[in-house]
Amino acid sequence: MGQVAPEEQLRILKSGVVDLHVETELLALLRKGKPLCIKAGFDPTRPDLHLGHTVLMNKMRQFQMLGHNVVFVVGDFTAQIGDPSGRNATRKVPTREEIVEGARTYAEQAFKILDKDRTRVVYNSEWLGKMGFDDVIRLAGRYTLARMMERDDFKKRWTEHQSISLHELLYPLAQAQDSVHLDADVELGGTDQLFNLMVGREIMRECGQRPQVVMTTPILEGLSARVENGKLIGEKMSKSLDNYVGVAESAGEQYGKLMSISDALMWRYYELLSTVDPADVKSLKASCDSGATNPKAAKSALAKEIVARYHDAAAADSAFEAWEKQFSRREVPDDMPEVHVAAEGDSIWLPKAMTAANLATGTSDARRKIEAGAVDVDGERVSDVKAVLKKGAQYVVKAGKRAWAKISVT
RNA sequence: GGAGAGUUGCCCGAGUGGCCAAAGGGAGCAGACUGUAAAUCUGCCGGCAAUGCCUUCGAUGGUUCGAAUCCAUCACUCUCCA
Repeated sequence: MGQVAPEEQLRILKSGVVDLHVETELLALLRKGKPLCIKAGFDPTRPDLHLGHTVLMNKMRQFQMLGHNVVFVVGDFTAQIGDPSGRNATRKVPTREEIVEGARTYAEQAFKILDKDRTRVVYNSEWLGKMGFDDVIRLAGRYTLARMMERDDFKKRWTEHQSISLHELLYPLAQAQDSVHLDADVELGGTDQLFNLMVGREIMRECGQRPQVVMTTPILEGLSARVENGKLIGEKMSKSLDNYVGVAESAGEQYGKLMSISDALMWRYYELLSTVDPADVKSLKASCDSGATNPKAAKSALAKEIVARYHDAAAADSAFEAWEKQFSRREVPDDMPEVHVAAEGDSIWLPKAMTAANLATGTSDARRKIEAGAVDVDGERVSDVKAVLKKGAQYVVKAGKRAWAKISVT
């Protein structure tokens, strides 16, 4: 610790940050020359970590590389409340099992990025679970309804006559209590957490502590985000919207998903996920805009970089090769699921075989795909919905651009 | 405690007795195009060995030849007044 000057640390830590309250306080803390306590909470109901989470993780990692310590707060207690952030409706409460399982897989995946030696994992039920009703009332007394209603999502729900449960008002206070308990120097979160983080400052001050510094990182748009009129339009990356790339996914999945993003989104991902110097990204973009570089090459480079980070360089290369073969050259992929289906009599109806091989959700879906001209059997387009596969033979069936299966009829 | 509004397919949302497997939009799937994309155009978008059959419009019963539509009860949501 101490090799990097406070001013230089500040410059590094500020990069890519949306909100920073208050910069002078952060600089003062860095000048003390001691490892800071960096707090970040997470919701243990998400079973899988995806690239959207890594934007924040990367910032945590940056702090660690500068010699600071991260406290990773598992919100096992607060999950019972459900963070109202970004919601327009009251959340469902996850079960105890979901929380425990979520916490386990989350921590496991988080260490693909974080430095284990500089991370302390804590569960907020440790202290929140011990508070009595009198403690809760005292805590609630430190904040007002008017201030709570400053929050956008509450305000919106209020004006739209949607329900706001009283316990949701307690969420920011519970999160603030975490900061008080840990005496955090800095708390990190996504921009949607700004309100909660700022409440933490208020409550810490009320409790006679030095208010934490608050920093927020951008929310990553999901894979299907598009650009309209120069603005990026799209929902945030999330598992429930199925527009995510999971850090635990296979190299091939990650590469393929990243290659399917729009060009505009690619630059956003370069900005938030890549370690490529911003200046180099800028010239790469200029090169693409002028036509000197094919945007596909730039996208591939980004996808490879990310795959290599969560797997390794060799995996990234083979993902690239497999992808080029299947999609760019439209050749039959090297590996595809092999499925055995039982014949009914001396053959099986193609839609049934497709359903069994996961190429269709049901025979209705399979029929539709056949009628749409999306189905090939051994390279021959099938247009008859009554087509059958013969017993004892093996077929390579393709349904759409990306779904293949080797089907053996037995 | 009182008065009122509402609950429709993955989501939003039209539909107030037959023409409704239910308009429109979004999402999704597929085809063309392409750099794999995006944009655009086209088709599909409850299930089923299927020009038909079955199940769907909060739940359950009822009226009717016929109900998402009418009636009753129940559940949930919201508003206003106390």
